[in-house]
Amino acid sequence: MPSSGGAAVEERAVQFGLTSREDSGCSQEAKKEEVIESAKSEMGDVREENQRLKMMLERIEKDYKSLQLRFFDILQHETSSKQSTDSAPSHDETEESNELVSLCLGRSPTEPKKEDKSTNSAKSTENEELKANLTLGLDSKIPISTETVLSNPSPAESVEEPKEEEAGETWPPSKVIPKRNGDHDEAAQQSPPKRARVCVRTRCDTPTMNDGCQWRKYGQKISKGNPCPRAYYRCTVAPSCPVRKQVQRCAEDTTILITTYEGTHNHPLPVSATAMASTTSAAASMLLSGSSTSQQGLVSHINGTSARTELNGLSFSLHDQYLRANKQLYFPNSSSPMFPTITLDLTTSPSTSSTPFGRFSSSFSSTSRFPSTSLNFSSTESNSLPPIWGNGLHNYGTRSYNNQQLYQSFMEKNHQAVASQQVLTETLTKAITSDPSFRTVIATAISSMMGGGGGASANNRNQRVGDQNCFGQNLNFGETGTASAFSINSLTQNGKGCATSCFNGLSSSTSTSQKGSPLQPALPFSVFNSASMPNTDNIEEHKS
DNA sequence: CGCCTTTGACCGGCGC
DNA sequence: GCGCCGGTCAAAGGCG
Repeated sequence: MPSSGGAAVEERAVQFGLTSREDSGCSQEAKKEEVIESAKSEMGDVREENQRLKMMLERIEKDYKSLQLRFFDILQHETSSKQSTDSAPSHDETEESNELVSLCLGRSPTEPKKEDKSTNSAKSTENEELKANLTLGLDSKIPISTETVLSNPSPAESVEEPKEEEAGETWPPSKVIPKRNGDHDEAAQQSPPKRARVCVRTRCDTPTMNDGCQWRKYGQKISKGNPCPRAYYRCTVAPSCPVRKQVQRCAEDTTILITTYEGTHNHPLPVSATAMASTTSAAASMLLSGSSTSQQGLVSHINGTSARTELNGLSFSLHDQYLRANKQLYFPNSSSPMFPTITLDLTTSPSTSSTPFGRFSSSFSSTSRFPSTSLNFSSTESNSLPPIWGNGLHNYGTRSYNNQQLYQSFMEKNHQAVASQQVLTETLTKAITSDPSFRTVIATAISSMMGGGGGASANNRNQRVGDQNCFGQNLNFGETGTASAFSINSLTQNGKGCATSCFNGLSSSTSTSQKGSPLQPALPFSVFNSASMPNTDNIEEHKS
């Protein structure tokens, strides 16, 4: 691509020179030659830049591959070792039901200052690879450690059936039973039942969030503590799909839509749905996998008082106070029949983001029979970040360059294409080729990322022990001194629903041959400028 | 006609 | 045992 572009420029320059020669005198010829010279030198510069970028991409790619290999090695290792540990999943906690953990996306947590001692270093490398199939798998019955990893290259979604997946089997799951019987079976198989829910908060004016799936409403209820009715939907993409979602407006801010997903899709998802599915899946995986495991793009680093998780390339920090409160983290009490819930806060307004938990408290407090986890994707006021990507697209910022490039590389690898994403691609291409500062930023970001390997940063209150970089699902951007947090910047309205474009927006690729692989970056990122304080206060509120 | 939404009834879990 | 509550069912009706 770079060479062809350069050639085109050269051609034009030559052409220009020739025509001018015909029309003008000798005095002008000199000028034109100058122009040609300058154009040529410019082209040379551009070529150099292109070469540099190419090399960087190659390096990244290499890195990616090596991590991938490493990941699978670890996977294999864990698979063999897991069987021995499976027997003791229920050891834990006795009082977790009230636990709340705030996972702040890429943001330095307020409290966690203690060092990771470690158990996680090994784990940190587990999931370097998420590329494979992600599903909306919230239905994991995984006891503690699960590697739902996607070794399955097929476009179909994998199901969170760790054992099956370990066996190399993906899906359809052996037991996808939409009805309660299915649940009971699952419960019977493994006591206690452990079924994660992923709650997504978005700003959306439309009745439901357009997440790419087809849903059929099967009920509506007024729930206690919220005057807004809660609607119940089931996935109709496949008749037997057990996935349910609940949609309810936030009582305190009706512009906020709270969508709770539950279950695992047992069918391939439309491309437009994979982003959300992968995100929620990974979130659920994190929730279910426990402190010591990772799956589907998720890497958790946990120590005594802090934890950090990379989810789909996003960093989540578990607030120190919660961990301190219960050393058991947020994972559901094994003796609890309740469903663990993880919350993805995709709202953007300061008012919302600053109190994500507060907003939830009313709706959850009355029903919080199971532990909740919150992933805060929102930007805070203090994070007054420039609207980096407007709609998640066209603006640039230091970190977003980084993300974009990495994602592009990732996406190229996976040959995914969404038409809307091409706009971003073009924009990026232009920016790369035309804006020197942009190039510099990219180069710097990439090199720092590669060089640092995501090493723990000093400003990170919540240090991570082991990091890995992985494109796509598990991108981990090492934080630097000017660490930025990533957040969902905005959700675009899209037809009858919102959010789809948000989730897909980032999935750009320089390649145009993407063909609906289920692997899509789960979330668009925008950038925080500053290291803002996480909302520990809010956590406390919610905790009650 | 098929699919969807609406809505009251029903069921099971939980707390008192 | 009773009532509350969340979740689901299923009949009825609407819509294209």
